Amino acid sequence: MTATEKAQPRGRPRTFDIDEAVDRAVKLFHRRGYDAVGVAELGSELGIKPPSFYAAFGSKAGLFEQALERYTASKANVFGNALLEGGSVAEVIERTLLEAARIYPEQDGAAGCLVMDGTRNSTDPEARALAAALKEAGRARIRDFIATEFPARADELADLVAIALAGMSAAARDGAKASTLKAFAEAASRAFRHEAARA
Amino acid sequence: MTATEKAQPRGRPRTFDIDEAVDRAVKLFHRRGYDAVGVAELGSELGIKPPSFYAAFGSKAGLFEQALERYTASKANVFGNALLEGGSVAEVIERTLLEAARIYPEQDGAAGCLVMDGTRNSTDPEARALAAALKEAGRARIRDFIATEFPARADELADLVAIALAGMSAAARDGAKASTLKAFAEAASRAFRHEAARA
DNA sequence: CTTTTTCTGTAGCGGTCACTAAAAATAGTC
DNA sequence: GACTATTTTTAGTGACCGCTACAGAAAAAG
Repeated sequence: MTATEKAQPRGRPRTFDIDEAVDRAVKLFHRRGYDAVGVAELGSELGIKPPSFYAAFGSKAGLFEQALERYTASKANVFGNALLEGGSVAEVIERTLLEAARIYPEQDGAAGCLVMDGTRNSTDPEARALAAALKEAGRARIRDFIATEFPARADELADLVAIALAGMSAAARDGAKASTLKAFAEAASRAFRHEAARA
Repeated sequence: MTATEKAQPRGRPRTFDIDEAVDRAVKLFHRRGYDAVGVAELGSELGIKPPSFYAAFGSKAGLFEQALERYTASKANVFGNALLEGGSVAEVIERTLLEAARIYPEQDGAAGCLVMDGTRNSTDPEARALAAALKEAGRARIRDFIATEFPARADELADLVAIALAGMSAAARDGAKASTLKAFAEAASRAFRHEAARA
């Protein structure tokens, strides 16, 4: 299963590591947004020339899709990680919001959530659709989880969390400090408990 | 003062109306974002050719600047309008959030706030700077107003409102319905009152 | 009238964009 | 060694970007 050496295929071997290239692409897209980072820059930063780029990823959007997958499978998936630690719905949501407050502030030049804000206003419909699909999938997961305790108000409570996260991501991109996001996350968490207890 | 006919100047008269052109530009930028709408499209939509465009506005960013001014002076300035009706801080903030929930959903193809989301991830630093300046100015106005009742916690409470508005704008751009935003605005308003009463 | 001023249309500038055709290079296989 | 398969390099492509030079057109001023 860990046979990374898989009996080298026929032709000339690839001189770069696809996984590492995707990792670097995640950073670039996160730092600067989908539109701002061009294929030329990706190539030079990843150390590959355009034809190799297109042979490996198909298109710029194709690389972006892989980058999004890598990103959502990482520690940046705040809800997924919060869910792993278990607990009540309110506890998991609180951890989700606090984790976002911890991760979203600028690190290495990248701020906010790549999925939520990496393609906002992008001129590329394909890139926007990819991000939108992941955004909706994340919201659906949160809603289904909330429904385990609050089935009647799952949608409304999920929207509360999703919109709060979107606001935090936008604020982080605009330079909000970790302390600012933490204070908001705590207030949002209190609001969630309060709203969940209503009706 | 209403002398719209101001003793026609010397040269060939302009064949288009600058005010109307700015209005159309507001709609275009709001609908599609700064980067996605090019000078060629602006020209054809506004009925003017490139040289007239540059004589009138200086640059694409110049037109965007005027469009932002027009936008912030309109009913889209949710806090400014809420402030006009007076009342306590909590009342004005509630009206601000509810007004945002009313106007952010898609209308005529445009959703969210032009200032908050019209240039997110734009490749043009000038356009981003213009929007960022207005964003910060708006947050400062809200903070100063909140300080009239809650001087010690004005920053924290202003961040609560600003991040909530940013989230609502992002959600609206992603297709959130008016009812969704209204429910969030009401919850955020309750959270504001609750947080303001703390400590 | 001629002159001056300002705007308009035609045409196109240099630059960047995502992307690709063609051939050389490097491996396994026969 | 000859052949096949794959990736590499070189050198671009056409399309679009924001923007402008230039000359003609339309007004007031002399």
